[in-house]
Amino acid sequence: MIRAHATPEENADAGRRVAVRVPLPVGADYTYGVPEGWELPPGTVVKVPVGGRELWGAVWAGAEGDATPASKLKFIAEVAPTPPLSPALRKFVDWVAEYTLSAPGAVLRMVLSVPAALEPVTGPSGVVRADAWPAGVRRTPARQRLWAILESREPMSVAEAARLADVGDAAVRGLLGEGGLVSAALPPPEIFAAPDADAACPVLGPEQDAAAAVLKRGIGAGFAVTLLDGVTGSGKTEVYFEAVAEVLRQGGQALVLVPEIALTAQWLERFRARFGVAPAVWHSGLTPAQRRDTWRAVAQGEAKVLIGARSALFLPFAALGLIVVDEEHEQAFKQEDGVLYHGRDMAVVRGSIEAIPVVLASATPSLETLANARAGRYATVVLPRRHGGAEMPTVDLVDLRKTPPETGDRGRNWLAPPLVAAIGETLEKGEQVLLYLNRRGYAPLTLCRACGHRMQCPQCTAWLVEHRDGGRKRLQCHHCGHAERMPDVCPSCGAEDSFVACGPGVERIAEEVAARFPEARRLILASDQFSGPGGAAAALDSIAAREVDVIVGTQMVAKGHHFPGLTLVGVVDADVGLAGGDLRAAERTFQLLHQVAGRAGRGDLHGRVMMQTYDPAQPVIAALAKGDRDAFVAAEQTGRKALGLPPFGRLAAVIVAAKDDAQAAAIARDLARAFPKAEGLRLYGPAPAILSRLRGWSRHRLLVSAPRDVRLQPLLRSWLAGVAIPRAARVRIDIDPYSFL
DNA sequence: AGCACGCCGACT
DNA sequence: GTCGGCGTGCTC
Repeated sequence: MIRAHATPEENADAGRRVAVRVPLPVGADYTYGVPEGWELPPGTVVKVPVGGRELWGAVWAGAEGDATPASKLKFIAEVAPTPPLSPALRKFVDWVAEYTLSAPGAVLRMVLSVPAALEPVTGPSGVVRADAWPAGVRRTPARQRLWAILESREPMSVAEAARLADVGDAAVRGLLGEGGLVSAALPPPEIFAAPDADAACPVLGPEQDAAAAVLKRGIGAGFAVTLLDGVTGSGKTEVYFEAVAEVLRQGGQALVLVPEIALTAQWLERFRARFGVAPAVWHSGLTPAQRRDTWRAVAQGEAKVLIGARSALFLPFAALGLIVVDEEHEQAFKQEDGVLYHGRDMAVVRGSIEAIPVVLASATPSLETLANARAGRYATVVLPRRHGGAEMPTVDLVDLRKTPPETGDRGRNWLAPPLVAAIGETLEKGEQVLLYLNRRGYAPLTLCRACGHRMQCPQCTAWLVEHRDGGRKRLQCHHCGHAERMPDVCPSCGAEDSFVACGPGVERIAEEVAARFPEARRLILASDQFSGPGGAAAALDSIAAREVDVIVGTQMVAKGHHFPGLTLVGVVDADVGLAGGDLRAAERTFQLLHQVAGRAGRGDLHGRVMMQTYDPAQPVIAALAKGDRDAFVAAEQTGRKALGLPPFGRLAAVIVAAKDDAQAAAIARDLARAFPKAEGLRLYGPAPAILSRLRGWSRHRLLVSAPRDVRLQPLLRSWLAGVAIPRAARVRIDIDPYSFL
């Protein structure tokens, strides 16, 4: 560690200055003085005084000819013991800031997200024996044993020494305080052991082998994007593991991005089986110490393979050689707060800047990726279904207009007779059933039978969702977390016992299953049913162990898990999600239902899928029934092309938010009035956002569309610069928006 | 992002 | 009479 002891006055004459990017949402880099004799090449991570505190930033450039007055100039305080950020990483930060219209400092903040990792390294501390027993220190039996245990002079942790000597921690600390023991650094634990590229010989079929060879050839050969297109069970993971192995042989690091880290126990197990050790992981659930150690290990090049959520893309890899984006079509890669970026797209950008290959893997690639592949920008490797693997299940449609659910004694039901019959047959054979409905809770809407009042969130434009916890009824807002007890009387008209639950959620479906099949063991699989990832894992284990007969689940069940006993998947409402103005609604529904359908019959047993729908002719539903992904994609692409929508055009959303609805609306109108006229540029809106009130903020949105070859960012910058935005309002720009909320 | 400075309600 | 709410302004 270097400290600047010189005062600014003492340093002023030296005159050397550098531009430092500070981790703040400010528009420009700040200039700092360089203390006498310090070498600070670009990328050096430095601690600088900013507004009365000290922050870690990075030297971005020299600052010759900078005009900051000497009175304002402050000096760099400290240099972090970490390698300088590479030119590629700095270029990536600049690129992301420019593309997402974010402050450069806000992007750097994602790189330097673990300030503790930048502090001087202090290994875990233990104790060793002093050179000699200090004079005047009492020799107790406990101390004698400790002295003997530490004979070897190897540092040992306090807990371990106490255990081996059969004394208490206090005895160790006591002797330490009196000089009989001294503190010593312990060797760091080897948690980032290098994976062995040749630990286990993979068993690949000929197609998988050929695909792996293609990916392996790309390692070390510069930037290229490859779409690894293969259905569940085709061996995608094993194929890209071979590319990871090749990176390891060449001494590089590999990054695997996944949309959701919580449920990847099976992935980690496969990795360990292939490479002998567990990979480093990166996600929001790490403890501060794990984050710090992982950040350092990535920066030092010790962590060779890291699997992580999208934020892992901003880690300072020492020698990145490959990025894999698994389940590349997943919406979870889109960051929805702070810097708005798409993890898959930024992975491609980082790969390009780092000059390394990028692999996008999916069973249902996004239209964006398919368009890039078709245009020749991405290479494609298609994996056929593995020989001996289960066949894709047959998909039957249940027409709810022809065979509606019968009304039972409990009131309305949601499972139609053909599905009920199939559930019965499946249970009779001792096999498992999955009922899929992407709606948490008991009922999505509660209204008063007497006056028609609908229970709404006081903070948001959203209905409150009824949840039942045993006999207790609660109302919850799924957007802001507001929760209340179900009131006894209607808050509008005061009527008693007048509430009606409208529509089903997974809890209500589970209730219907309980009524129809009282013997069946049921499990609800939804994000709000578990306290942590451990709870979810236990639930998945109990399914695999056949301790459950009927699973009622939300999209949580779509993720890759093998349930060999599962032979019937019932989609309760295949139409849900197709409504609304979201341009990706059909695509997302297709991907989700395709994945859910793929859950059936993955063992030796043949699976079957039944989808309940009011509109069997709807293109998404029809394509699913025929198992024809290509037809669906072709139809969807034709539609998007005609409208100039992504991937054939560009979109940017502008969201104006203010506590005062009239103010937000007025600013949105001002923006619309100032919108520049340019070839191919179109503005939609302003309109109140779908959830126009969220957490007490009122939101209005505008949507800009442009041809694919137009760079939107400069246009958006000058447009917004021309409109005054009061402090009380916030304007956010979302490039390539996914959410239309 | 933080943190300070600056004007209007419920407490010791 | 104060403690404290968060609006707005600044950070080399």
